[in-house]
Amino acid sequence: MPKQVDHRERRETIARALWRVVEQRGIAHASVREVAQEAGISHGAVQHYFATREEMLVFAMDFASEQTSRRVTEGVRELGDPPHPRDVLRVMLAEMLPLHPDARATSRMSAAYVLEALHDANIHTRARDGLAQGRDLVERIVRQAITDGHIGSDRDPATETNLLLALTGLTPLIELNVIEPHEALTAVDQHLDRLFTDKG
Amino acid sequence: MPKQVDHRERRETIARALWRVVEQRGIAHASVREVAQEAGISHGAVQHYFATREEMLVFAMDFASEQTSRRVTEGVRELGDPPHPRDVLRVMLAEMLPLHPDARATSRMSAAYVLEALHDANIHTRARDGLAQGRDLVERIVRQAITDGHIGSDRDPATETNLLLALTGLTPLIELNVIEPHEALTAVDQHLDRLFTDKG
DNA sequence: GATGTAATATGTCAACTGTATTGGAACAGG
DNA sequence: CCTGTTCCAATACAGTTGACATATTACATC
Repeated sequence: MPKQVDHRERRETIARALWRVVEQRGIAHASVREVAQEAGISHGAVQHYFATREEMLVFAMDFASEQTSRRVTEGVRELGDPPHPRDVLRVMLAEMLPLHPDARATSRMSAAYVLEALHDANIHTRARDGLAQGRDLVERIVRQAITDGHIGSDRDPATETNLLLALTGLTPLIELNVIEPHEALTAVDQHLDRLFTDKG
Repeated sequence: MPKQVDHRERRETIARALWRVVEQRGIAHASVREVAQEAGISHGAVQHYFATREEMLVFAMDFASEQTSRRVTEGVRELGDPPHPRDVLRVMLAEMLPLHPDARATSRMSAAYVLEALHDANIHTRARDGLAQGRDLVERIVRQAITDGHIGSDRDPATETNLLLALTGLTPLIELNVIEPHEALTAVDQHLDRLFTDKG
């Protein structure tokens, strides 16, 4: 066996460089060459880890989703056991909104992902599956919270789930400096306060 | 005077061609040449009406905002006089969500607009001003509705405004076919029902 | 109908793109 | 040492891009 390199780690390094390019210059500038330069390697090296540009983009986007999930998991672990569903949802939304650097990077990748999905069948399927999976998770939490009496039984789980996910619509307001991050959190908390019957 | 053409109209024709390209192939394919082809003219003709590609994009994006405003105005005119603020807000949200072809086209342009704004100071200012202006309009409606007793006086106008605009976060769910359009409208109506104290 | 200008088409150019190819350096097992 | 494989740099290539320059066409005014 010749020189061995952690493939996964190398790909993640390149993906993070891609994130930075997307964040600072936009996805239009996320060319193989520019990502390579940002990562401090030759574009030939990038090609060694990603056969095509699309493969690189898909990996970077999936990686962004994974990292968001990871941050949510970590945030939830810091909650009580068992965590209150209101706090779990708050952590999820706080990590999906661009409220800190890591979340902003992944949020922008997600936005670019969705935009790409609208005219690329392959990415559409991936983005759809990922979003639907996240939606299912939220709906399960909502249903369980209704069962446990945290949320009124008169609430429709599907509609409440959609309204919760709609809160990511605060993103443009934050990114364009129309509202402050704390105003976004106030809105999220207000919505959650009205959704849950108990304020524990 | 030689052959005279309605400049504004020509620019709008090109802008609509740009919308179609963005909708079908993505903003990355919105080159001067491809837009010209979509519009059925030479790329030189496009340059005659727009000095640069950026000028073309900015015009098409501003035009999308104008058209959305126009659709809202028309929708509001069909309401009673004076229209109930709940119905006004419902029209605004329905036209901002990608629920019919025109709204979808302008919604996608808006999304591309915001993404561009994140790394282009000029576009950032324009997008921010437009969004802030729309936000102010919604907040005025909310404040008036509180004054008129349609919304409880315990509600905070700024937070309620942010929550209303957040409903545009349903867009990715609709565009990626995670939820059906009628589910989005159900969520919007549910939110409005809880915001307004009267159900007129 | 001559003329001038707006409208449009066509051509050119440098820059950049994704991908393919080639060559070689580093290194593990024989 | 030799060999095979991985890693990666350099280069080539065909295609597209935006910007610009040039050419042609259409038409209102004189």
